[in-house]
Amino acid sequence: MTTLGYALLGLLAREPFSGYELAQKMKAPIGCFWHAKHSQIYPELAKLKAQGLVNHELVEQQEHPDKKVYTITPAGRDALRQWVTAPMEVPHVRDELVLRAYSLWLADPQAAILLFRTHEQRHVEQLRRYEALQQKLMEEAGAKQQVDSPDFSSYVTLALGIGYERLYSEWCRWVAEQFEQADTTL
Amino acid sequence: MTTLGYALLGLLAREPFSGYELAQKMKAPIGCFWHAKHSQIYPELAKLKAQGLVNHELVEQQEHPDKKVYTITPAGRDALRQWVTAPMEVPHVRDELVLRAYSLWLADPQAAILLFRTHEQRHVEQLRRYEALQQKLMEEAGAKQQVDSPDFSSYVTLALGIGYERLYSEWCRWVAEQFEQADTTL
DNA sequence: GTTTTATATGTAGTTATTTACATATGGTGC
DNA sequence: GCACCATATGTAAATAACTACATATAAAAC
Repeated sequence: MTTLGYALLGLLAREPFSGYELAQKMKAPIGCFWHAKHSQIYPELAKLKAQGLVNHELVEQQEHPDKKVYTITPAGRDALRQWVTAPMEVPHVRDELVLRAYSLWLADPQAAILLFRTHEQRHVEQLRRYEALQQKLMEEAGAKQQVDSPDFSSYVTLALGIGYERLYSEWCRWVAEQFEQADTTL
Repeated sequence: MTTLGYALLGLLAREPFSGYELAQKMKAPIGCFWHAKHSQIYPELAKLKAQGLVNHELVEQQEHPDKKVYTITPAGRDALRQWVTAPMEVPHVRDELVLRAYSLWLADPQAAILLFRTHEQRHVEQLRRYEALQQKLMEEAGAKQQVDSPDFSSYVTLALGIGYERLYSEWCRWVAEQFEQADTTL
């Protein structure tokens, strides 16, 4: 089983979806932590079906092409439950912007400011989207959350996302400011 | 050019290294943001050589096998300088633990506590390592940092690493506490 | 009418990355 | 003497992931 397989099971454990809908979900919110394109999702769903972890039924539509709606099986739910708390190594972080920062001493200062201001803005925008989702979640689900409710899990995931985007956007801003100050100093 | 190629150029722009030494560096500190195994590094160095971005000379050793020491060329330095501030999309975050958190509502609470306490500890350890590196960097390089010095770039990279590990370890602790509190409530 | 957009599902080819295989030197521990 | 470990450099095979190709419906835009 691949991680993508468990990501799909994680969505299907909450409610049934078609491949197309799963591809949408893999953009946001869950896709913010594990991304995949439809070209990887359709074959993965076929594998899950072959392993008996999901079923699908054909749903005929009038206004759109027919779709296959996938449902998680008891075996799929068991596999997901086991995976969630299975021992796991700390994964390797892959962050190209931080990698670039390591060679920033070579860069043209104005170009560096532009790059980091652009990324600051993008992370601020993502932060706003997360905060809106959190607001919505609080209104719908309220504060009386139990650890065994899907809404609590969503909240936990969002909490890291918000912290991460806040940290990242502030780091981008700080880097840009260092170059801006160096520029006025000369 | 692949991102790994630029990662290697980023190291060689500071000082010459052999493939083996580069493989060590790709574990820490730069490897904390872009990891690679030696099986990927050796072929990548050959490609950089073929493109004229690096050169190498054979260094004979007595106590160890001979090694190839790679040096960046002016063309390599130019390519790196251009790449550092080139337009870049926000990359997709891939974080299996956050993905698991999304399905945590299915988990056995005791297993969840164990998983998140384990990861909290690992991230605290990584945080301590980063803080020690920062301490060392401050002692060696001092506070009078210019944006065009490699030490400043190292400091910038480390700053995000420290923020990230602090955020992540605290998030793990908070998640574990939620399950611990739920456990005593019942 | 024709193009574009959103829905809907796939396959093919390519690249990136990991795991495993493969070899060689010289020092240390048993 | 032999195993193990760090140093040192590679290749081969497998998998994961992305880009591009491929098709089809129906609504909306132009």
